[in-house]
Amino acid sequence: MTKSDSRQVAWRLFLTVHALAYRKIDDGLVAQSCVSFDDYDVLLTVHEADGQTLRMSELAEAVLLSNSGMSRRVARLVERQLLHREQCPQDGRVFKVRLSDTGVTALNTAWNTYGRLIGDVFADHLSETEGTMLGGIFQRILDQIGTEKHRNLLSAGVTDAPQRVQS
Amino acid sequence: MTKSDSRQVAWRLFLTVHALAYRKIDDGLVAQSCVSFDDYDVLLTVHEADGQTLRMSELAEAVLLSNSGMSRRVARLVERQLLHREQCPQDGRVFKVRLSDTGVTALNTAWNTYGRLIGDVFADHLSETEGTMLGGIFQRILDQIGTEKHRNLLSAGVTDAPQRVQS
DNA sequence: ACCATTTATTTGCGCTTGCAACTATTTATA
DNA sequence: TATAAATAGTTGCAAGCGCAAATAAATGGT
Repeated sequence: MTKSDSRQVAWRLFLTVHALAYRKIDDGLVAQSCVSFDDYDVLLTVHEADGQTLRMSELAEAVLLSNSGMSRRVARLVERQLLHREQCPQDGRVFKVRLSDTGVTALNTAWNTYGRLIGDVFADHLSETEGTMLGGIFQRILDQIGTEKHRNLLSAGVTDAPQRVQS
Repeated sequence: MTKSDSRQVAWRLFLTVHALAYRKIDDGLVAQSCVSFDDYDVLLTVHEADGQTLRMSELAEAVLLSNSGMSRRVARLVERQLLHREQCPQDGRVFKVRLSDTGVTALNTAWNTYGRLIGDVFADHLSETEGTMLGGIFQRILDQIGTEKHRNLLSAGVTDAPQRVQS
């Protein structure tokens, strides 16, 4: 494999597309839904979870954030009344997180915006066939470089909702 | 387009692959070359530029960082003796940045590491044909969502070197 | 029952970032 | 040529992050 083959070019473009798409989506969400991309990710992940609840560490792992980072992120969202954090009765060490009613409303609003933005920056520029192909390739890569958890979280989470972020 | 079509799935996988690949490359570079992914990006961009020199604002734009962020990043690299920052004689407002000899050495080391890492997390999992196809798709997206500058910077920059980052 | 160990989460600290304000230098205008 | 406006870059500030240490709660061995 030479250093300048098509795969290297694809890699560079991959990075650039990600950087630009991320910015546009984040800006769009903040402007139209008052929720950042990262916060949206948290809200959606919690809401998609079994029983619409997750413990802190599960949430951190799912969105690929450190535990301490998630601790503070959740604190901010609780502050903004979008999330509840309740201590687990069976095990006083664990805290479970759940969307508040306001949080559900905010998520729905952001959900719409997000769906539109994904189309704008990504999905609308692909055919169905290309989408399938891309998905196959990315899944293959993920099988190689991801942990068991990432793979499971992803395949479990495919729903009708716009999808989870991960930084 | 339904919300759960293949393009949405591809988008989610795109984000996850990026997040994991970014981490692995950054970790690998720091461990094996003492240069972060972001610093590598700066060094390579400067070195690839016309005359191996760029002004601060050009550099900031090329790697998609704010001017203030770049100001401090360059300050750190100058501190580490990897970069020189010299005031332009024709226009006292502009500062031009160039790699030091140490910087060139560091870049070469990191360049090798980076090439290996790209293979590990991305390129080796693609066929040549798939690489070409991915590149085509990403380029098409970039033509829609990128500015003129991003498009030019990219197409100009395809060389034998491992490629530029962009957050 | 008691104390050491392990586990879940939060805090202290230092680092990096972006925005807005600031400084320095050049260009345009009268 | 004096002065206003524009431009390039750097700082003050507040925010978010990760690591490592601290806290709090559960578990295991005796």
